[in-house]
Amino acid sequence: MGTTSDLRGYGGANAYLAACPSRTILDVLANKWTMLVIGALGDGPLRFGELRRRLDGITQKMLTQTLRALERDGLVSRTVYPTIPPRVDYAPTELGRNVSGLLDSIRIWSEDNINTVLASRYAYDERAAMEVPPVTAG
Amino acid sequence: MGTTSDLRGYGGANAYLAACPSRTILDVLANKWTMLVIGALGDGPLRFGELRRRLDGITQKMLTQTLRALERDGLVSRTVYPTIPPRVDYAPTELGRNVSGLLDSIRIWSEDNINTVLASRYAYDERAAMEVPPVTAG
DNA sequence: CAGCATCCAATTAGATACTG
DNA sequence: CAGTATCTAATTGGATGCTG
Repeated sequence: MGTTSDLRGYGGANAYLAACPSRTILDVLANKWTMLVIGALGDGPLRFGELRRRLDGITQKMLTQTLRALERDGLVSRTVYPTIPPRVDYAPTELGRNVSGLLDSIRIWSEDNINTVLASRYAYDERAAMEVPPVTAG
Repeated sequence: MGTTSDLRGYGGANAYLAACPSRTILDVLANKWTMLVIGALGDGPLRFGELRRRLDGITQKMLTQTLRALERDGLVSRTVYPTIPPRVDYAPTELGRNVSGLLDSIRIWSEDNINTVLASRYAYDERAAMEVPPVTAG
């Protein structure tokens, strides 16, 4: 790094420091909807409605919010066609495609390992239920 | 898959369906503290206090909560030494090490690309400030 | 169609006090 | 040291109604 031009480049980012800006983008990425939106978007472009249909359970508010944050951070581009009715396309930017593989891998891992996790949860909860049950009679 | 023994294995997990259990583990992983804790843990084992010191800004409550969730899901093991004062060690399980690389990659990407993201944010906010400023006089 | 604005319910997170 | 318990503050998220 060293000679970052005029952009006040932040050198030696370290997410383990609370004040490090990298935490702010980590916050955006480390989010359920971000993971799913980026994955659903694929190579895009995709319209708002189509995106919504692919994301079971997302509300219009959350989708808008997530897309805005991604657009602001330069991970997703937004194209408005001034037609009636309006049409808005979303597509990953180069930066977005850059990170989408990483995010996808987390989602896919979740899908691949959910059974192991469920088994662990079950065992954990059983054990917890066994010891020191809430103070009742007996 | 097919012949999953007695464990009621969930086949064909799909995080895009709201009811799919894989969403529940995705929720645990897609979390700022999970990312940082797993990364800080490394190969472990690490004591609670040491872990806390490595995670700038985390409260005792959030660290406990995060570690409990990870333990429950089988990603982290917890070993209690019945000494005085007590000592508790945390270490990633095999499953945990399995996913830690993926989580680390997100954190590292955040550190590597924060400057690009900051520049994008700056430009976005500048543009937003330009158009339709809140209705004041003039 | 693709949103924004608003209100309200629920969840989450911080601070603080206490314990084996 | 490594927590638990509790109270409160702040944030998040859902539902609803409206608009170009």
